[in-house]
Amino acid sequence: MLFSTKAEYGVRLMVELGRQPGAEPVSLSAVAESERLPLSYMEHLVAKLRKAELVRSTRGAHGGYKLARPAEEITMDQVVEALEGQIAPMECFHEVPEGKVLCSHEGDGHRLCATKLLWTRVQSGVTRALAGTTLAELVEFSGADGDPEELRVEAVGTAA
Amino acid sequence: MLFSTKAEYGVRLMVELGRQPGAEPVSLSAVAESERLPLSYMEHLVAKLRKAELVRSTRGAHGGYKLARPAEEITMDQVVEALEGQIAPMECFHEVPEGKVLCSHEGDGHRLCATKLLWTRVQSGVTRALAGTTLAELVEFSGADGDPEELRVEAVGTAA
DNA sequence: GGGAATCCGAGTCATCCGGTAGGATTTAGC
DNA sequence: GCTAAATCCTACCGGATGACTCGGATTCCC
Repeated sequence: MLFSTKAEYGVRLMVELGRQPGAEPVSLSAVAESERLPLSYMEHLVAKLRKAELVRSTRGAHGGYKLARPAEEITMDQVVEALEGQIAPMECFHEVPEGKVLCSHEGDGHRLCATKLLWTRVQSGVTRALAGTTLAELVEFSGADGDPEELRVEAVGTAA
Repeated sequence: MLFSTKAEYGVRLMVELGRQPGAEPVSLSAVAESERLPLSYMEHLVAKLRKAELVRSTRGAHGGYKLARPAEEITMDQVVEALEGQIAPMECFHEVPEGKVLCSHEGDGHRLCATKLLWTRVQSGVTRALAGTTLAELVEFSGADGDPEELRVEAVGTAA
């Protein structure tokens, strides 16, 4: 598995929030119930989302959570990264500010890291998919109660 | 981390084998030494590669391993899958023969699985990167002892 | 002030990862 | 046929992480 249920649950949570129209916050228990997910576990997840400033919370009675920004402006790389942590295909793979990439194996002399080319491509494939998908898309997608009509899922990073 | 060191070590092993010209098998200890990886651990990994019929082994003295097919015909999705197991972005995500995809959450009625669109895109990004890279490429890439000239790493799934 | 909610930290149980250990089996070369 | 070099196989082990649960502290509306 590339990702754990943290990403799964967290994304669902976000979608559920995005689904709500109003300005009033939604309580976690409401979300948990409607998605049939364990409430106490969700607390940890939503905490990460809050620290990443993707959701805003109001405490006390009638409190809850809501999106910190409109769903169109939230891309899924932010969400997944908040939940799963820095997303890299491999341990030895560190991204530095400048779009470049470091590899721990490099520097044991001469030869290039044999796997770097591969992981870089994978990395780019994943981030392109995540960054190219907005929360709004997912909300709309899941909201379509009508028949699926075999969704055209490709639209990201593909020219053909 | 998307992948564990199993993929890392295993790919390195494959590259090392691809690097060898001759028809004689290479002993695991030789590979382990040259890549500075623990031999006894590599045994487990190479076993998976053998079961996947990516390498062939000859036992006894002067035995070892060699590629089962020419490096140009080995794509990295086969290698990574042999090492890490079925590669899916999420637990609930099962691919069935017909290119379609199943989701365990589907069928709890009406609504579409909110995350399906996202994971499908991720999946496609990863497999395209893996399947679009051959072992031969990695061998050549790592063999270039010359200066890196800031490798053009993008070439898969990108039109630009 | 009571209750509904967010917060926070600790603890638990299982699984997997990375690696070790020990030995059985096969084979080339003497 | 003995020995050394190699593959094979199974079991084990310590640590990390995942997927939770629990208890309680805090905040705020009514």
